[in-house]
Amino acid sequence: MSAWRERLQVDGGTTVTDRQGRDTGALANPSAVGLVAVIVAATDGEPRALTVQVPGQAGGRSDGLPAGPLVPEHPTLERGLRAWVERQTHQRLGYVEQLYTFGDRDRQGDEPHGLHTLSVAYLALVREVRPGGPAEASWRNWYRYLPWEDFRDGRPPALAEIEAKLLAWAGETADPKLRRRREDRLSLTFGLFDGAWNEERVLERYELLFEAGLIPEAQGQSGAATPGDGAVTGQPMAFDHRRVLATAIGRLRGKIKYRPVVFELMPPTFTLFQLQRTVEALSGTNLHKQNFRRLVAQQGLVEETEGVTSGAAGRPARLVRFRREVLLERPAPGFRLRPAKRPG
Amino acid sequence: MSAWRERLQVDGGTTVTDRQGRDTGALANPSAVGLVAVIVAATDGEPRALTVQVPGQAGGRSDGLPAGPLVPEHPTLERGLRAWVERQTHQRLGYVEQLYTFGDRDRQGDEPHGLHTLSVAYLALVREVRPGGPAEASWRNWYRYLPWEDFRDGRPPALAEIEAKLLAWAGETADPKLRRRREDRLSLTFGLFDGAWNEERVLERYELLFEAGLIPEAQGQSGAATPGDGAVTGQPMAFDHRRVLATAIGRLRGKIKYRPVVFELMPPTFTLFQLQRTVEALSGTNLHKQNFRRLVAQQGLVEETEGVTSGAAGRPARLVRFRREVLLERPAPGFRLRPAKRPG
DNA sequence: TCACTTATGCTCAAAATGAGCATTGTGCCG
DNA sequence: CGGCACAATGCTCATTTTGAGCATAAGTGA
Repeated sequence: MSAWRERLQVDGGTTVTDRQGRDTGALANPSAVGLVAVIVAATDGEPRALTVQVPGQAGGRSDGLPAGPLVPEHPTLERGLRAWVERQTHQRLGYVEQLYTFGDRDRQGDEPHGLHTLSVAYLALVREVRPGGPAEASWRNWYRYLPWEDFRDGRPPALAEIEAKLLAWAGETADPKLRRRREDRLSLTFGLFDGAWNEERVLERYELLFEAGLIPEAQGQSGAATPGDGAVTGQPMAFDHRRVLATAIGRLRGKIKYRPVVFELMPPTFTLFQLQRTVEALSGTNLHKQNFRRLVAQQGLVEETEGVTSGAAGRPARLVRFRREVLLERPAPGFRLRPAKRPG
Repeated sequence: MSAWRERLQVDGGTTVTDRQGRDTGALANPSAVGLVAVIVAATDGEPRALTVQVPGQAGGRSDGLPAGPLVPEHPTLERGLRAWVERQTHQRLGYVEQLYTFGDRDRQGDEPHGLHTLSVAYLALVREVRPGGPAEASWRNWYRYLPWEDFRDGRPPALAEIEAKLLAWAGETADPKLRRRREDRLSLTFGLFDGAWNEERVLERYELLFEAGLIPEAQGQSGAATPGDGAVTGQPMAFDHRRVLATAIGRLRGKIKYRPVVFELMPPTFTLFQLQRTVEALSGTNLHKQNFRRLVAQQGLVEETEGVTSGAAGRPARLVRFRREVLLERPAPGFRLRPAKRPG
């Protein structure tokens, strides 16, 4: 886009020398761009993300998200992403949406040259868990990395310790203004001080833990305290991939409320309860069963099929399928999920 | 992030030669990254975007959004954006959020080398319209560029012609499948064939017009028909900035429904009706006045001040201010706007 | 003071929610 | 084969939340 260069001169910014070698593709201000994918599936009522093994710092390996650099051969960002994912995991992607572009130089501990490294993150939803693919690719329950986000079996046990440490972090500052600010954030994100837990604020919670030094990946950052063990603050991931995962979860939790995206995760036919389990898995909360099915019914999200389940205990459930037509109808529906007092 | 390079080799991807000149900052797969800002204000009940003059193709100038390349001196993407905006428009930014990263090579008519040019777009909301700054920077009513999006005075007149052309476009294909698909999209986005108009689908509408060849910026694309004149399909912008603007409007229209972001556009004190006008300006629809104020009141979004308006016709209105505390309260509120049958 | 205009208060019916209780089919177990 | 346990489904009911209007209050300008 040569107009950029014109602009540069017009605006008096960095001047672009014209002697740059065009054949080598040298640019005035190059950046390295990476593509990262959070690939989500939900099987057996558990939310899963596809992970790969990434060489760690000390020669070990750690979990990471499928990722790779954007190269000129990629016609678009999204196509590039699909290519990397298929190569690394043999998983084909269906629904894909862009998530966020991370480019924080301070944070990622990048190149020393002052060059930027961006990561364009995507969220993908897939139906089936393909067991094949490279051995290093595997599906993991996403709460393994963010255990404090799962309220389906009541308040996560890890939260007690986390809260204690967060309170200590808020209290360790002398500046009353900063302290007040920290407390407000604790209230907003973790529901402390009589605040409410908002299941969409996944990223904010992660960021807060990061700042408070409770995330091992924060090591090497300024002012990071000693992180707790993984059982409490979750298993680490390579790079800042946990942050990317947190972003994805937060986005997905928000989106299922107003767009019928859950169906991207469901098999062709399913029961209403399986659907509910999936929504619950994503949101990390339990829903009122009867009301959930009333909602789904009145929104016309599904239609019945002939089939019913069998074999399991209890009355067989009717199999339904997603009504694609809803996409063309009224304001695109979703679920306004509201946690139930009692599970089930 | 040298780990990327390791990954590359591990995965058998592009090999990185090690002889690259580190001092020049050469990268294996460099990309040019641009930063673009949609800066929004709402004064006198009109939604405005800050534009700058950009050198056009034929030596002329056209409206564009403040933008500039990401350079190594920028500590973060957002800081880089703020720097460019301040230089180009003398406008300081308050609320800023990332919008989308555009990287479609096919579309932007980029570099011939096959290098990628990404644009990371941001949405910024500002309170006051600063008249100062370079002469080329000016506030423009955003419906100037997307006239079909404004339903405040009833159905936009431009829509009739647009719909006719879109129908023609859908009908011009022989393939019945493709035709059906086009019609579905028309229904979904423009509410044709008995569909509903969803004010959030700004981008989808723009994309559709683009594909249908009704957008002058599409010139040079394959299969583009002759675009209509600007009075109907709006004034063009440089590059793909109209697409960026459409993205911003769609995002903002969605966001005001569940986050109190409108207040970023309001002065310190304002009347409820001014607030309503602002929401209406953004959403392009009219709201029921009494219900709007009931909503605002019961959500506790504002608190009264001593002041009242004067001078204007009619009963003076009480001045209110945003209650910042709501940010810490219940699920973060916003406006669920629902168009009123009759304006006012 | 009257006419006009905009701000505010209030009412009412319809729809959407949040919680439970009641019933209906199935697989299983004596 | 009768009865039980366990889910799936149906339905009720009290609240809230919407959507639409009618009515009244309080300034401005003539």
